[in-house]
Amino acid sequence: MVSGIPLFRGLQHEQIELIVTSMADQMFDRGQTVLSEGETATGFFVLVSGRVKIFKLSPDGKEQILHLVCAGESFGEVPMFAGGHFPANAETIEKSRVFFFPRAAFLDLIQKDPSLAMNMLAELSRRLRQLTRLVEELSLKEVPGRLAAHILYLSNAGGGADEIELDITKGQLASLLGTIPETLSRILGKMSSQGIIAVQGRKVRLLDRKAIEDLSAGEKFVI
Amino acid sequence: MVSGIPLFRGLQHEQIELIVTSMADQMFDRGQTVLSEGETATGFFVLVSGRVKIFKLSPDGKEQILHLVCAGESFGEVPMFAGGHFPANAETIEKSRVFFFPRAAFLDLIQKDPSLAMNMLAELSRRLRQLTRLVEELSLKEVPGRLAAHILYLSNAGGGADEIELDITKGQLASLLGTIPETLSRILGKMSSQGIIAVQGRKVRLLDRKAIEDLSAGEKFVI
DNA sequence: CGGGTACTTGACAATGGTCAAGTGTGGTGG
DNA sequence: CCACCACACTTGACCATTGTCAAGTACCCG
Repeated sequence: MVSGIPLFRGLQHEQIELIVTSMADQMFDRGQTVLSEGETATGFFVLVSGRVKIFKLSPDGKEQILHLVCAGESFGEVPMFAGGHFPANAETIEKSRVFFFPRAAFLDLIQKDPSLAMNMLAELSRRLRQLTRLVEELSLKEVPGRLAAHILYLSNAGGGADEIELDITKGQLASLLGTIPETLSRILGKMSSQGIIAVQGRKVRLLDRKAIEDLSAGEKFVI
Repeated sequence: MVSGIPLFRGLQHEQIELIVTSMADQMFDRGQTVLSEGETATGFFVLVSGRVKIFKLSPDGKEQILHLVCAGESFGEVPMFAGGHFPANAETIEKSRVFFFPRAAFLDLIQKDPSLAMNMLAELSRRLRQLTRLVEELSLKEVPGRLAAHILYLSNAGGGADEIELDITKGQLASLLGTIPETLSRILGKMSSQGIIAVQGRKVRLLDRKAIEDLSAGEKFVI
């Protein structure tokens, strides 16, 4: 199971053995907190099954999702290498199984095995790239553009299919796009009434891919 | 000179020698492009002296600064470990000297020297933490809050001094805060007229630190 | 001294957030 | 099996924040 985790690809069997002895196996119900911003980190996590959201909270309770963790991905590694405390919160949005790896044993291992270090560098780099895109969207695009980009992303992830399924609630999608459910609802409504998409529950059908691409590229959205 | 770069701290002399033979030394005037988004990366950079901005551009030319690189810092490492192309642009904002390290030689070295890998992991982690904060500010704070946070950051960086010096133009500060010069100018004006700060050119005097902290924490800004 | 850039200020428009009041809808317990 | 409750979502009216456009001022550098 551990050897199937992408982060540990290429490791020797004996080192997998070693890592297994130190780790902990945890179960979470939906909506439970895995880690909180500011906490001192004693290790990092790998999501085995389920779904976890990484997010920031404003003082008055607004939430910005930074990342949705999928099975096989790690999270909470940043304080292992810098700072010591978690920069954001993590909470399950489904019943989830999580492996916890204590800091010391892992740091020990990473210094011995270059492939583990390279895997971790690749993972952090992907994360940087993705956060860079999030900043770009928040700062340089309006909500319709962000939504269009997300729809295209889901479509591409599904092999370019014209019908996609939002895998989260619309409230969470709003939080991921840096807006609120009301605004998202309105924009989905407008896009529907213009014949760009058709929405039914969590299913979205792409009716005019060109128009969606234009929106994603910053084209103005006229009512 | 190379051994003074934080990223290379802890390396053996012979490995420093090795790295020096492969690197290139480049000079840039103010306002020159060091790398462009989407370009295929053949290596990464370390800023020796001067100043570099890392930024994203919207299709219609609006700019969002992601990071201001200081002397000694590296940039452009992400595609070394994931993706292959640069996720953003880099341009000098002062006359600058830059060392370029080709990909192959560096990857070779990093796999042999755990301390180099750890330094790089620490650097990427710091970057992630900082980008996370940028997302938080863009999404969860209004412009006065972001400005207040930046002023406090500069003050803390200067040992808690009550008089700080903006080390960039106000136009660039606007781009760093995810807004435009007009808006920044107005907000600086309001904060001045309320006696929270005093602005003179690039000098800002903190007159009411408590009020600035409140703003930074999300307190509403009443005119 | 001149020219370009940085910055400021004003009037205006629009994006998107707030508040409030619905309308489903799925799951649980009676 | 149905009723009800909680929660997700939608819709409307309103308004705050901030961006746009335009014009004018200050300032630095040659």
